[in-house]
Amino acid sequence: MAANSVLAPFRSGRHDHGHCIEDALKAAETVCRDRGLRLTELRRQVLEMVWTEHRPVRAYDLLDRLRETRGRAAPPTIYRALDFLRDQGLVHRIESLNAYIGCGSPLSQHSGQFLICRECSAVAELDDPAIEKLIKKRANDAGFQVVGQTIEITGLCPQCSGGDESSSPGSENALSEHA
Amino acid sequence: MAANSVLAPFRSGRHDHGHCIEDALKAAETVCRDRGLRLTELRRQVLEMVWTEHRPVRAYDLLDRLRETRGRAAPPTIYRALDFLRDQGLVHRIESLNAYIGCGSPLSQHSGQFLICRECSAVAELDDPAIEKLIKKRANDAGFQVVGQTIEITGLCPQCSGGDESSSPGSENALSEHA
DNA sequence: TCCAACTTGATATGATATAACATACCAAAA
DNA sequence: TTTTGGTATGTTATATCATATCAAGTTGGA
Repeated sequence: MAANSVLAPFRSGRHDHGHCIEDALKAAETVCRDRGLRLTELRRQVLEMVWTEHRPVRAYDLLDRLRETRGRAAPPTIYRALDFLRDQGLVHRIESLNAYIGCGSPLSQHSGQFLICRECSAVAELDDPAIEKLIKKRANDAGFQVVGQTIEITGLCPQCSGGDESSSPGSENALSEHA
Repeated sequence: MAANSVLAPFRSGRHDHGHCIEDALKAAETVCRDRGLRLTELRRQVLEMVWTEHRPVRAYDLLDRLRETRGRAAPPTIYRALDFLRDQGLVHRIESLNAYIGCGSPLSQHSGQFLICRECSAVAELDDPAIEKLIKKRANDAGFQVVGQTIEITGLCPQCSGGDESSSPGSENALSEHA
């Protein structure tokens, strides 16, 4: 069960996963405290679940997991938590997958730019300012005032495109198989 | 019912709408003939409906309209037609809206870059090669091999951002109201 | 304490999309 | 002409994703 999906640009091996979950939760606490908002147990738990997966997770999968610890829970519960976390920039929604993923840099507001592997569902968050700027410029040239950018690139991650065979790619099609 | 949503970068006024539907159908015929594929009556009709709307249209709205002329029709009917048209690059899917729109330049293969107005649902298709290239470069730098790009920019079109009040913006929130 | 705002629970439903199987249609081969 | 194979469409059912609505509980301040 090698976690070969990462958030910062694809790294060859694994990383300290527990550490990055912790960081995300800490950042969330900071963000909420600074903004006078409540990181309730539910919200905290959902954020932790998102980060535990560490790849795009679907709302109903989160819901199933929530039920394991919390008994009955209905769709609005998970969507409300996700909406809160999204509003605060703590998670992103991947439109092309109808799925959610933890934000790699929650302290700065941004729309997110994602590289999504077709084979293994690994996702990297780019957040390249040059891309954002160029798009903004071209939009402005057309008289368009930019509010948000959805940038989702599909393709093959380093592991799955063949260069790196060290960590069993392909076999792990995660978005649908984390029963 | 002013059609202030256009496909080529936002134009201030209206355009010859009948003409652009015709063009789209002609292009579709060319494409299909060249590729040995059949532009069946259904596919043609769906493409025409998409272009008639000339803004993002949802599958079930198309389905309703299809039923007006064709009697009973089930979801797969519309989704199959849309899939065909998408495969041939004749329509694009706007992921962030779960909606479909005619492709402005169907003769060249491309992923599409969209400017989507939050107020009036007007959509412009950018297709700027520089943006595509930059994204590809940055992805490659991260070891990622690009297959497809989803680029959807939300914001305000020239009309709705205040500069141009000539053609009644805002009042026409189309995506959900073309009953 | 009491109120107002916020949060969560719970039920129902809306909206989007596909699986699975049957039938129609068309053209080339037997 | 019949058979056959491929493509397209019809049909039913269901999976998947998301929100409206209202009730109940919680929190923190006046």
